[in-house]
Amino acid sequence: MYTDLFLTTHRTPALAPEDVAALEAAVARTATFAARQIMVRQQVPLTQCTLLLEGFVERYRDTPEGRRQILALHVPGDFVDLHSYPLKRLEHSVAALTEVKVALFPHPAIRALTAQSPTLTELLWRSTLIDAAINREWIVSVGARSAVVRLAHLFCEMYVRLNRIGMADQHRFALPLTQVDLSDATGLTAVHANRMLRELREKGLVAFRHGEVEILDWDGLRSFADFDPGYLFLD
Amino acid sequence: MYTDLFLTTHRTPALAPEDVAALEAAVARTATFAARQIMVRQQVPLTQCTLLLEGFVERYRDTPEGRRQILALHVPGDFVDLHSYPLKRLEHSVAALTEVKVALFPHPAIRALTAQSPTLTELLWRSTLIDAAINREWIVSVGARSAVVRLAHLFCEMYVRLNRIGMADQHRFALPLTQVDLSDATGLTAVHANRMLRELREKGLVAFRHGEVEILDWDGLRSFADFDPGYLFLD
DNA sequence: CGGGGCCTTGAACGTCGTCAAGCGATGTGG
DNA sequence: CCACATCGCTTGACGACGTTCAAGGCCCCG
Repeated sequence: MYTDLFLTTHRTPALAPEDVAALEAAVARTATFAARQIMVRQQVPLTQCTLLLEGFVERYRDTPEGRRQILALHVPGDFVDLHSYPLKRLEHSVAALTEVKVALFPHPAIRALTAQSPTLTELLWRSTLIDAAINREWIVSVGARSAVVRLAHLFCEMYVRLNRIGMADQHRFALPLTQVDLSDATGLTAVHANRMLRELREKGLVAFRHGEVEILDWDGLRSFADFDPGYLFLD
Repeated sequence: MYTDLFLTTHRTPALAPEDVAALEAAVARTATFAARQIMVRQQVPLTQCTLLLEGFVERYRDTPEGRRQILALHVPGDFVDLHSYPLKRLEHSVAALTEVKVALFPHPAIRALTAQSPTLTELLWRSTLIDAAINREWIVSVGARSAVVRLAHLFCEMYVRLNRIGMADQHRFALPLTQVDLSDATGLTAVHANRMLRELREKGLVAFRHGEVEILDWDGLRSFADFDPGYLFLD
């Protein structure tokens, strides 16, 4: 089912079988995007929401000075722009990092779901708010953490999120980003990100090469990064 | 009515009169907090939501190294922790900046509202997502803007939000923060925030003194700060 | 009068950004 | 098949933005 992965990562509140069926039935169609393709442009009116089935997606903003800030990274099972349902347009853009497959939910179908089931509504709402909690954690990262720690924290977050959907094992996982992407996510320059990656490797905490992360010392990394997964609301 | 201010700043989607009445009726009671009092501690289970009626509120996180990051500022009419309804607990704390008056909505009452009206649900959901959009704008600020620009941007945002609820006139408004608070919101040290405030004053853009902001040149400030109010979803 | 917030300023330092060059891998067209 | 461009990564040198440490002023309040 299209919604399997989403439902395994979002179990609160518990859904009745008919809610699950209704959610699944709300999928209008699927679509694919090529790597690095823009999926949603900021400020364009939207009429459907995107559930990520396969591949990686980024949300980002470009600044007039030519800088680019990545606001969120999405993995399979994430409801990438469910927030476009109440907002109707987004103040940022969405792009595919890899080849991507998505399921599309028309806004009227989402509205029908909310009319039908308060429990399902709460689940969907909650999923958008977990994204918001991750946004806030990123504020803490860029606002209050040093460059190395920022990168370490990002690796921790992505490990937990990917591990949960079976996309990490033995503390290794694919993170199909360039060093430039990493620097755009953490508010650093590519040069400095590169140096900090070397430092993390030399410290024996984590190694990043060719879009792949290998965690060398999970406990050490977690404590070094000040990582507490509470903000991911894993329950 | 308790919800007047909230409803004037949240007009999309348009509510039926009975929805307005239902929302107003969902208020269980009001409460007051003294300045600098902690209103919600992180990770504590919550059973009600807080609508800010009077005063200023901050959401923040403390880091182990003793730094403090302000995640959001709230003005009257903001539904400060509506997101606690789907999340049940928060990953940050909430504190009063001034003496504060709030209206409290028990979670079961909110659930009843969502069961009753999809339109009202969309409005409430939307309001939490506008907060999330502001969170993302803050990511851009701390991640991609220089210190002076960050402060300028914050003043722009607060001016627009306060002006909308009649709490700013002639480009002057109360912003009851210390310079330390400003630095905690922008990810700077208090010393550097102080110097950047002087720079903004000397540039003739904006002056901040005694918790009061005076915008000296609104157009100049807006363009200097790269401020585009789209992320506030004012419509 | 003393103490404590809050603000202000100076001086020295360091993290991080900028500029620049070079490397290896990949891909493409002559 | 090789020349050449491109992309991503790496490293060095230098400079700047922002931090740290320190001291002093102002004002309110006990």
